[in-house]
Amino acid sequence: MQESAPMSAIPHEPDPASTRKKRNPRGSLNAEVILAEAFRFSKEETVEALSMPKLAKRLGVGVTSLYWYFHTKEELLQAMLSQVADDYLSLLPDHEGLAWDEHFRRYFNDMRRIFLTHDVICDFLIMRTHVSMIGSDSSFFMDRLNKEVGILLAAGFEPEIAARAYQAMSVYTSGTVQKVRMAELGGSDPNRKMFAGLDEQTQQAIEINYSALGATQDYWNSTYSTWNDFNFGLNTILDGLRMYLPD
Amino acid sequence: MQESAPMSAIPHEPDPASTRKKRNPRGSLNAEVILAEAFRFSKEETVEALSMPKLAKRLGVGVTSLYWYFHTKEELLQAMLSQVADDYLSLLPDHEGLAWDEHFRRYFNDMRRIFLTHDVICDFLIMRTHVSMIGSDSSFFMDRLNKEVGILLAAGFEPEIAARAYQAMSVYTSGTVQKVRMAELGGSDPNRKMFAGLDEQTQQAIEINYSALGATQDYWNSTYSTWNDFNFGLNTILDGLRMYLPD
DNA sequence: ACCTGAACACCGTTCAAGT
DNA sequence: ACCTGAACACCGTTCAAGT
Repeated sequence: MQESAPMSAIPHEPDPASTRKKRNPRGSLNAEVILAEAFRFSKEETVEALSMPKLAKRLGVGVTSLYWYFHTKEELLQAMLSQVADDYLSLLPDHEGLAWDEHFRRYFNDMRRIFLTHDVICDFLIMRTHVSMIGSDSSFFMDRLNKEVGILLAAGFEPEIAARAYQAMSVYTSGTVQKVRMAELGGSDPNRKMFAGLDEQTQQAIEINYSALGATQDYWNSTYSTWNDFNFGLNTILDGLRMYLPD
Repeated sequence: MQESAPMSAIPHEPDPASTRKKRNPRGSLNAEVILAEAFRFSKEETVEALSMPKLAKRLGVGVTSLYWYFHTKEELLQAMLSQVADDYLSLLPDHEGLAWDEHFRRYFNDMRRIFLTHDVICDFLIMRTHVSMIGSDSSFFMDRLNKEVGILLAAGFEPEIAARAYQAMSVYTSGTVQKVRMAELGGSDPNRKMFAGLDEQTQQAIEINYSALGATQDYWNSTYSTWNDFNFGLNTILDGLRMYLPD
């Protein structure tokens, strides 16, 4: 029971009391350490699986110690969110000197790729409850948004069209990401063809009863959003937007 | 303690034993009753807030009784899902004799309206983990999808374009719904203007530092998806799609 | 065949301490 | 000022019964 005598433990028969009870020193814990471990956990497992007890165990501290630095779990998640927002923006490449349409084709492909390759970023920025990035302390987001909208204005779009155009492409992009991520989280393959792997009888039934689906069956994917699907839709929006440009 | 003598309770001093302990008769519970109560709860509160103990309490049964009919909570949610899918399809109006573009303008507006006015439907079909409606026992979904794609084919689109067009509009629509629903669930107003209600100083700072955002500030909404935003994007997609049509 | 409570391993959070 | 365990009210689920 004496925590002051670590040597007293008999080597071949470890004293559970001496290994369990060590009280952590004063400055051993802080918000950064907790955040870092929370991210490590989220990457290994999932944001959804993150819990205060699990986090405390990994840090080797009592659960309640976490509550000194974050009054609730929600507060911790908020702190993670603002770091994730910065991470996202720093990952987003900047393309200079491209035509506006080619620029946004790349921009939203970059956006989608970041979300699909960084689960934690995706889960915070796409899947978790409402995020208004505006008003985040770092003005990175405002800077970037301003720059992107500026490109649309410079291309000759009216202000209303420019704002709506950005929002439409953005919502479309995150919509496709959400479908893919949901499939992953639900344990199914996001690229699964809808009409593949059916037995011959169902296959024939589809072609007979559903002529339109039969004719288009090669192009249906369970998430509605492969990379090809995504770029078809994005190009269609870009095509539609061009019509707002004075010629 | 005698549950066979309800009259024995003294009126002005109810016997707790007689009110608590009554064991429910054999056929009192069944899957339909449980499902119905689960829906009633979800409408009153939220799908997220649904729990087995709460559900059991409302039904006046032991928690474990529920597990006779649904082996896990997930099984119950699956049962709810397939009913919700049918509800959704029966709510979706059918427009006859419209031009293809006007048809889909209405179709996706209907879809969006149903999701935004029926939280439970929205939460199962948009917000919950991956849903592959294909293969649902009722072939309502296949029927409807076949019909809609048929309209695109009849309009003259190539099969590949028809399938991708439907998917793009569908993903876009559910993307806008997701943004709105997330704002609601997060407790914020989905229609909040992004740059409204800021103090004059921040307001001026935006106009000075962010010229593009300043010029477009009336058109930014925190969810990127008011009805106007939605229809701008949908119309843009429809405009873009028209270009695939032979003239 | 159907319904039951006790019990288990989790969760977020509070509280009254210890140092 | 920081760290702690005990305790509480929840959760989904299992199990060994009762009828």
